[in-house]
Formats: sequence, structure tokens, C-alpha cells
Amino acid sequence: MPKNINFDKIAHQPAYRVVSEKIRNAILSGEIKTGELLPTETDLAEQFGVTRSTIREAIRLLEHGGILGRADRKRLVVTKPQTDAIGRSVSSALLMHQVTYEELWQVAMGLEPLASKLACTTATKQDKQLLAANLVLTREVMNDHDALLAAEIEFHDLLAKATHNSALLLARAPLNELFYPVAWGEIIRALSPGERILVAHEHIYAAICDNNPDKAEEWMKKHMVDFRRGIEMGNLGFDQPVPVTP
Amino acid sequence: MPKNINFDKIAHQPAYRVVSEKIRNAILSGEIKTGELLPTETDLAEQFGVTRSTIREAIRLLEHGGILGRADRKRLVVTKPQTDAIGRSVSSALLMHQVTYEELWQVAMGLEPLASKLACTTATKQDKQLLAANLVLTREVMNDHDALLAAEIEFHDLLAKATHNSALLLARAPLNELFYPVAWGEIIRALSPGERILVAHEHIYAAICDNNPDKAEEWMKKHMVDFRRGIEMGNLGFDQPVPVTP
DNA sequence: TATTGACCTATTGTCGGACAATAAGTCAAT
DNA sequence: ATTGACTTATTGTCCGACAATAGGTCAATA
Repeated sequence: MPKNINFDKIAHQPAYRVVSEKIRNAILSGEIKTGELLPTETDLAEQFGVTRSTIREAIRLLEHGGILGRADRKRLVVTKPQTDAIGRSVSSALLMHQVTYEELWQVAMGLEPLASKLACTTATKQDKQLLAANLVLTREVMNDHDALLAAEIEFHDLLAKATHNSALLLARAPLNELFYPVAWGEIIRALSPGERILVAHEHIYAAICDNNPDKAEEWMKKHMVDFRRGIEMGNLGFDQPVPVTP
Repeated sequence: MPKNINFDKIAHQPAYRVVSEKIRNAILSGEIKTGELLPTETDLAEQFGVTRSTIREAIRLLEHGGILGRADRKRLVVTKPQTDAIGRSVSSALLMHQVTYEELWQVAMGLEPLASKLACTTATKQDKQLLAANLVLTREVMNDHDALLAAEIEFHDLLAKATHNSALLLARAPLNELFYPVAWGEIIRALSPGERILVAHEHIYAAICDNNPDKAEEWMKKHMVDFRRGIEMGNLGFDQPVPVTP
């Protein structure tokens, strides 16, 4: 038996990780501000005392998280990660966990009514205008499946944006990315529920304009329950994993 | 004025992106299964017809999302992204958006009561045992601020895991990562609310064992409202951005 | 004046080769 | 069954090179 001495596992990080962390910290701590250009690769290589290849690997590591983007396709720039950028990572993760419609719906049930409620007090005039425009659009494309799907997704997205809550936006990113496109897509093709969708959206919109959080929340709940029924009636099993569709 | 002909912006992707996408698709489509080793860098370079450097950059791109990890610190292996891996990306994003306590609390209000409710029907014996053990631990470390904080965070984490809903786990990752550590940390140091925390946790646990979703949800809501009051009473403003603490 | 063109420069994307460090495997010795 | 010595495969890092191109400057042109 070994003595009961325990050494900590020593943490030998490869250089590209170390560099990546340092850059990440510099960005998060505000040392390099959003919108600023990152030094050129050659500069960085010199500063950190490593080769350009190493720097490049470090940069790639950050690029995926959306912290770094490119201004004009050449120089790298520090960016606020947009929800869709981060959403892709999350979606990949969920797909690999074989997330089911049921699971996503449960999250939607937690977040979407909340978004409706919050939007009542936070929505600006512009937010409301965008929502109104979306309603008009929805009515127009009622019979075009693809366009209707896009409009439906946009409505929920606009609503979430109207909360001006970035945490909420990020938390519901997978809904935009995975859930609605696939699930609503199926439902719309199978049941043509355009009218029902529009009615729900209109009530939610009205509630927001009336500054009536309870009503907004309530209608969104109804809308989501309706949605669930749609899935159940369609051929797609509610407890099935969401299929991979690139 | 230019003629109203519009060409699509041509999408010239650098090779490392293309390669990264191809590997990503191969993984998501199940062509390479979870747990399998990725071919060696030299192999990949040959297969794709690019240099090893390019392959490496492509790999780094995926590594950040947690799709790739390493089995034994050498060969790369395909992994299911764990919540903490993805959580770090999301947290970075939120920090850069200067997310406030208020925003995170709102999300918590949407997700945590939901988790409590769901856990009632999904928690296994083992889940309950873990929760019970956590309660014992909490009682023991009641006066040790750091340990209490850790136990409190663990309780919520265990609860979320008991739902066996990966979408929910991922959505609430930033709470674990950002919100609780910082906010609870402050509250615990300032108010020593150990007793109140324990009582709430015990009620939630009891509700789960009784299979009483409404009660579980209700107590979690109370718990979160309590939490909010704690923040408001402490010196940290509720509408302040969460500080960057690496 | 505003667009075009020619030119130069800085920076990224990609290549190829090189070598050290180190997991992993093999086989013999204890 | 563990240790040790040896070999091999693979990653981490370095160096140097070059093509492609975005950006800037400045003159020529309509």
C-alpha cells in the first residue's frame, strides 16, 4: 500500500493555453477594450516570447468563443460575443448530449413566459415597433411555410431582446438555434397553425403595449402549451432527440 | 447610382475554418463517436491535404467548445462537452456584456424553481442521496463561510442535475459560474444567513422526497426572493455589473 | 470633384521541415 | 508483480519562407 501522502496533480499547461488565458484576462479585465484591434501576430509573438504558430493557436482558442472577431477580415478585433456565436457552441454541446424536444420545451417553458413578463416593463418604443412590424409580416406570409417559420422565430427573438437582459438572451440561445427551427418547422408543415400563432402573438404584443405583465406571461404560456400539443400531434415524438441538421 | 444588381458576399473561408467545420460535422453526425480517438495530427494533415499547422489551428477552434478533450494529455478524444467547459465560454460572454446581478437573478428566477419542480418527478435514489449528503455537509460547515458557499452552490447544482435535463443544465451554467460564487459570497460574508439557507434547502429536499412539485417550486421561489433581499441589503447594488474575478 | 489605376506596405494564411519532450508499448531483469 | 531500460509514436514548439490581400498613398483621368 502506498503511504497516504498525496501530491497535487501538477498542471503543465501548453504554451498556447497559457497565452490564450493571458489574452482572455487582458480582454475581460478591460485592458484591451471592446472594439480595439489586437496587436498583430508578430507583435504578440515577440511580446510573449513564443513563435507565431503558438500565438495563432492561442487566438483560435478564443476566436471560437466569440471574444475575438475580425474587423475587416484581416486584423483581429475584440468583440462582444453575440448570442448566435455563443449559441452555436451551446447547440453543439446539446446535440452531443442528444437533447430531446421535451428537455428543450421545459427550458422554453421556464424562459419564454419570463421574457414576456419582463418585456412589459423594459420594452422601448423601438422594440414595440419591431414587434408590430413582425406581426404585419406574419400576417402577410401566413401561407408560406418557410417565411412563417422565420417570422415566428423572429417574434420570440425580438421579444427576448426587448427584455434587454443579456443573460436571458444567452440562456435561450439554443431555443433559437435548435428548438424552434426544427420543431416549429415540423409543426407548421404538418398542421398549418398560422392563425393560432398569430392570435397568440397578437395577445402577447397587446399585453406588452398595455404594460400588463401577467397577461403577457399567461398568453405566452398558452402559446407554449399549444406548441407542445403541436409536437405531440405531429409525427415527431416528444421524447426523441433533436436530429442533427447542419 | 449603381444598378440594383446584388451579388452575395462571397464567403472565402480560411482553410482552418473549413477543416474545423468538417471535423465538427463528422463528430455531430456520429461519424466519429464520443470517446473515440481522433486520428493523429499528421494523419489528418494528410487526409485533408493541408499542413499540420493548419490542422492544429482547426483543432484549437473545436477544443474551446469542449467537443474535443484529451484522454491522457496526449491523443485527442471526442468528448461530450461538460457544462463547466461550455459554462466558461458563456460566462466570458456575459462578463463582456457587463451583465448585472439583476439580470442573472431574473434568469435564476426562471430556471431554479423550474428545476425544483422537475426534479420531483425525475430525481433518482442516488440524486436524493447526494442531496441528503449535501444537507448534512451544510449543517456541519454552517460557520465556515467558504465551505458554506461551496455547499450552497453544490445544492443547486445537484438539484439541477437531478432533473436530468441537459438543456436546463447548460442554460443555468452561468449561475453556477458567475452569479452564485460572487453574489452568495458577498451575502454570506455580510449576513451569515446559514440558518435561512439550510431551512430553505431542507424544505425543497423534503418536497422532492414527497414528490410534491408545487411545494418544491414554491420554496425555491422563496429561497430566491430571500437571496435577492440579501443582495439588496448588502453593499452590492443589484443593478451593478458582476465584477470580473478570475 | 470623384473615380480609377498603379504602387507599396503590413498582415494574415499556409507551407515545409525540424527537434525536444513525453506517453505508450515491449521486453528483459529482478 | 514490480521495476528498469529501450523504442516508437505523437504532440508541442520553433524557424523560416512565401503567396494573397486589405489598406494606404498618390498621380492620372473623366
